[in-house]
Amino acid sequence: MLDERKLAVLRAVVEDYVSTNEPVGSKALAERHNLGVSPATVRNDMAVLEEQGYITQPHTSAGRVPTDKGYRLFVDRLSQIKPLSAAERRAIETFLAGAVDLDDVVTRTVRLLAQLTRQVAVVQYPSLVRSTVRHVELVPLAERRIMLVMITNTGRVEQRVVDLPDVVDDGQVAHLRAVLNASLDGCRLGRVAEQVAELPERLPEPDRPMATAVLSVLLETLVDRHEEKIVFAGAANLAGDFSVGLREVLEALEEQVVLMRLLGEANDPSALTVRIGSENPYSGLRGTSIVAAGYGSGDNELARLGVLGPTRMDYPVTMGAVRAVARYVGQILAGS
Amino acid sequence: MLDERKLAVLRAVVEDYVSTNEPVGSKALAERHNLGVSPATVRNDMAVLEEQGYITQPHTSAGRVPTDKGYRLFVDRLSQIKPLSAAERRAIETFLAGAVDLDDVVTRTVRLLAQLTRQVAVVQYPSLVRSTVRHVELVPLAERRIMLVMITNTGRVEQRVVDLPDVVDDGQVAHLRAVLNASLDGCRLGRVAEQVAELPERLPEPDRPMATAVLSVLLETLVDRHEEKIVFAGAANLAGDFSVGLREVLEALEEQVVLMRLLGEANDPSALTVRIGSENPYSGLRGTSIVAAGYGSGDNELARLGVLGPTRMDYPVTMGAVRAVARYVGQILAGS
DNA sequence: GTCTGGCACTCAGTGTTCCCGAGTGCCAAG
DNA sequence: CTTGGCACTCGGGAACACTGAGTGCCAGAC
Repeated sequence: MLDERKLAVLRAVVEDYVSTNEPVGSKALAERHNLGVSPATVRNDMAVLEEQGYITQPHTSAGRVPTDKGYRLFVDRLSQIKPLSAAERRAIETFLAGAVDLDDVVTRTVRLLAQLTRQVAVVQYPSLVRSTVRHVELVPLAERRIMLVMITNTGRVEQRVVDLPDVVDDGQVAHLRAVLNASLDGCRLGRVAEQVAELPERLPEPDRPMATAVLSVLLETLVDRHEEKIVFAGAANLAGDFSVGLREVLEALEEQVVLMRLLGEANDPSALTVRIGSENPYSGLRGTSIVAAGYGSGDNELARLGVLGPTRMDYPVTMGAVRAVARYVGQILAGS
Repeated sequence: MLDERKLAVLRAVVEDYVSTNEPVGSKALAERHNLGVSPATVRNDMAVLEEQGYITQPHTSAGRVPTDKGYRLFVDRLSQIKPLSAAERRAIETFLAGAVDLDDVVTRTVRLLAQLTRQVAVVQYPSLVRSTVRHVELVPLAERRIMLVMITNTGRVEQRVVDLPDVVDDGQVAHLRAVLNASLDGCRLGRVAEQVAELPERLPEPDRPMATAVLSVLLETLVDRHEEKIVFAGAANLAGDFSVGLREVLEALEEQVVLMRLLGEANDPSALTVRIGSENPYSGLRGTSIVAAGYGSGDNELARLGVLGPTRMDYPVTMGAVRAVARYVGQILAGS
C-alpha cells in the first residue's frame, strides 16, 4: 500500500512539523529532505497519505499535518528511540543519587524528567503491594492511644494513630510489637492480611482487643494506599502551546484517578507505552500524547512514570529520556 | 483628600470590575450603585481618583480599572471580610476531619481551598522547628546500616538510612534508642542540637562511633527540612484568565523558594496578609495577588497557607475562605 | 508506468478603510 | 458643588482587496 518513499515522506512530514510547528508543504519538504524527487511527486504521495488518513490539511491551501494515525505509524515503524548523550546520563545519575529518602527520589525524578523533556512529567509513587515489610513500630502516645508506623523495603513509611478500647501498658505494647515484627518481617504487603489473620488468638486474652484495633488500622492502611499517590511537575511547559486545551489538561493533571489511568498498566514492564491523542482514555486530552514506562528494582515493576505533551512532540527524544530515567530510578530504589 | 463619596465610587469601581471583568464607566456606575448623583459628578470624582493613582484607564475613551494602589485602599479600608456560610463551614469541617495522616491533611486542605476560592491554593507543611519530638526509632537493616525514624507531635515522620562505621548488634542499637528517647522526648526540634551535643560521651566507648553517625544524620535531617515543603493545587483555575502571564505564574508555583517568599512571614500570626500585584517580591507575578494566613495549633504558628489569583479577585470572599480554612486546619492538627 | 514542469485555483492571513458607540473632559447654567 | 449638554477620542468590528503558500490536475518527458 505504502511504498518506501511514501513512508519517507510521512517521516519527513512528522519531523518537520514537530520542529517547526507549522503545516509542511510539498516544496519545502522536497528541498529540506533530499528525497531525490520533485515537489510534484511529493504532492502525489501526500495526496495518497491523506487519503489513507495519515496526514491532513488544516484548511485547503495549507500544508499537511500528521494525524494521530500518522504519529502512530511514525512511532511504531519509522523512528528509533534516541538514547541520551553520555553527559546527560551522567547528570541524571548524580542528580538522582543525591536523594535522601523516598519522597526526595520521587520529587527529584519528576523535576528531572520535566526539565529533560521540557514537558509535563508524571511519577507514581512505588506501589506498596509488591514491596515488603521491613519493620513495624508501635509508639505509645497516651494511655489509650498508640501510633503505628510501618516501614517498607522501598523506604516508604506509613503511619496511623490507633485509638484503643482499653488502657494498655508499655509491656503489652512491646509484646505486640515483637509479635508483629516476628510474623511480618519481610512479608509482602499483599500477603500481610492472611499473615495476621489469626494473630490475636495467639496472644494472651487481655492483649486481644488492642491487637484487633491495631490490626484493623494496619489493614486499612494497606487498602487505603492502594489508590496510589501521583505527582507531576513542569506544568509551565504547557503554557504557550495553544494546540492543547490548557485548562482541560491542568484539570486532568489534578485528578489522581485520571492520571492513574493515563500511565496505564504495562503488559510488558520494560516496554514503553505511547498513547497518542485520541488513543487516550480521557477526552480532555485529545491534543496530547503520553509516553510512559514502568520502573522498579530488579524485574518486578513497582510503579510507572511518564511524560505528557502535545501530540506534536519529539517522540524519539522523549522516549529516550523516559526510558533512561525509569532505569536509573529503578537502580536507585534497588540500591537504597 | 478623598471624601466619603469618592471612596464610595472607588469601592463601586472595584466591585463592578471584579464581577464583570470590564472597565467600568461613569454611567453604568451611577445607575447600578444608587449613589444619588449624576454620571457627570461621578466622572469628576473618577478624574480625581485617577489623578491620585487609585484607578486608571486602559486607553482613552474606555472605563476605569482599579490600580494596585486602588485595590490596596479597598482591602484596607473599604471592605469587610466576608464570613463563610454555615453550610460551607460545616463542609470544610467534615472534609478535613476525614484525613488520616499529616500528608492527607495537607492534600485535602490545598484542594479544599482551591475549590472554595476557585483559585490556586498554596499550603506549606507544618514547620519542624516549633514542633516537638514524640519518638525516635532505630531499625537495624543490616550489620552496618540502620534506619532512623523520627516522629513529631504534628504527625510528621522523618526517616533516613544511616551507614555505620562499625558492625553493631541489636543490644547496642536498643540502648542508643533508649538513650535518645529519654533525652529527646518532648524536645523542641529547634533545641535538639544542643540536647544531644555531648550525648556520645555519656555512652560506653564502643557505642560512640555509632552514636556519632546517627546523630550527624539526625541533625542533618533537621536542617535539611528547614527548607519546607510546599504544595499547590487548582492551577486549572488560572487557565482562561488572560490577565495573568500564565507561563510565568506556573513557573513561580513550581519554585519552592519563590512560593516560600510569597507566603511570607506573619508579623501577627492570626492576621491575614494580602499582597497585591506589584507588591509581590517576584516580577512574574505582577498581575496576581496573594492572600495568606498562618495556621497552627494553639497560639504558635506552624506554617502558612494561602491563595493566589488575579489582582482582580473578590478579596472579601477570598479572605473569608482563607481565614476559615486556616482556623480549621489548626484545629485538626491540634486535635490529632 | 512513473516522474516532472506548468498552470489555474483556493483560501488564511494581513493590511486598509470606515464606522459606530461607549466613554471622556470641559463648560456654562442651575 | 452639581448637572446637562456637547464635542472629541479611540478601540474594536465589518467590509474589502491583496498576497502568497500550497494544492490538484494535466500533458509531456524519461
